[in-house]
Amino acid sequence: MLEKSPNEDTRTALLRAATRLFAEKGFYGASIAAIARELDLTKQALIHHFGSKERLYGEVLQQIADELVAAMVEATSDQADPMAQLELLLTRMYDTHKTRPEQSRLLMRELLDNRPRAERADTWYLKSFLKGLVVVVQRIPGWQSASEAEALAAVYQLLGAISYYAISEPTLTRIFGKATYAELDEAFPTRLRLLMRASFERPP
Amino acid sequence: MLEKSPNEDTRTALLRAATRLFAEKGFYGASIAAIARELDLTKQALIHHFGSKERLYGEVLQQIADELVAAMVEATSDQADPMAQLELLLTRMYDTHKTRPEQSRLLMRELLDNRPRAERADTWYLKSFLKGLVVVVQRIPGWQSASEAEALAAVYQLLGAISYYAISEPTLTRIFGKATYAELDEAFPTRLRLLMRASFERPP
DNA sequence: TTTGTGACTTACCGTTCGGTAAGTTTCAAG
DNA sequence: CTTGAAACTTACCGAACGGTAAGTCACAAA
Repeated sequence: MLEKSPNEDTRTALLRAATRLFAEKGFYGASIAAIARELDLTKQALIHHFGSKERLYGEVLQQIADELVAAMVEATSDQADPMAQLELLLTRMYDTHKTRPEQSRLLMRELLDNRPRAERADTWYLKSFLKGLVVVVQRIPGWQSASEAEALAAVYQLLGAISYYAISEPTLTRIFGKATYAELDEAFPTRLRLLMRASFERPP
Repeated sequence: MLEKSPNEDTRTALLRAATRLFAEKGFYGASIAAIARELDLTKQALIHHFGSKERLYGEVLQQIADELVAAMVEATSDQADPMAQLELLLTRMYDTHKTRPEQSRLLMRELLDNRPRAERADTWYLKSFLKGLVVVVQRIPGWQSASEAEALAAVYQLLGAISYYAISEPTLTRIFGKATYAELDEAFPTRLRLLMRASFERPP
């Protein structure tokens, strides 16, 4: 049970609970009643705020997508060199998954589910983020003439390495034990940086 | 609706349908009635063959896990050089996702869901595959003294790059269009090979 | 010809699902 | 003091869920 902090209105708290539960159990696995119960409310309270489960889910995804874009904007303004921008962004994404693992999980679920769900709601939450990523790559020396597809291929592999690892913590700790996972967690960023450099120092 | 081919008994056909539907919609999203309906059967027929939904899901996962292990055994016997073994295995995994995309999707879902589901069924389908992968890495020149965690970190990033891309086709085609996706699909394996070499030519 | 057995079916069961309808309570503005 | 809206509640609804019980039917063995 979550406490409803005084400075945060119910709607925001519901959104936060929904993010956590959707990330953990998926759209079908998390019921609106269970989400509302986190705040000791009934599901009708949730309906009152969001209209429907589908709209609630949409807001959750939109929020995550916005955060991704914001992170990208921030990284590009914190650094001048495009290569450093990309490295900073990917490193931060890796860091984020430790503080907010729901983000990665939710995005992964959206990747898995958006085919069947798309028949109803056809919004592409990831679009601006991915398009932006491609632009950043195309500013890296040697990549100016790279096509959208070539740039995407390179960056998507790194994105995949990060995201996949981000959702694997429960499985990996169970299989390899806490100690090995801790060591893995330490080795990962170094290896990741190696991969980034190897990838972008060699244009297509 | 699927046709029940004459040489294939109902059980196998159900398993195949279940694999497809679980991959597409997840455990909660796919109902046993919907799976049975694919073969024009009732859900009770499915229960008759598998006992429960949970057991059916278990069999589906086990089958996929077995295929993964088989692919690894095959790759290690087709090649003598450990580096070539790994490259072959990862390349084949990339190829597999095109012919059987359900495999990647199902594994990703298991990665996402096994925390909540694990309270009930604690079988680690991926265990022997991942353990095997680590052993292969540790046979590569320069990696003999690498710890389990170091080897895992390196190979897991590549696994992530492949798996993440494998489940992204619907999203990527919708965002970037069919033409760009086709070009991306062409560029991907080359980039992947570059990443493999960069990763394993530099031990920790 | 009887007896079993595997492969199903129809008929249910209790539970949960998302959502609607119609309140009740709180509280601030007029 | 009244009005009205926001923020909820209880009481439902029909549909779908996983699963049980009790058959029906085909067919092979005894």
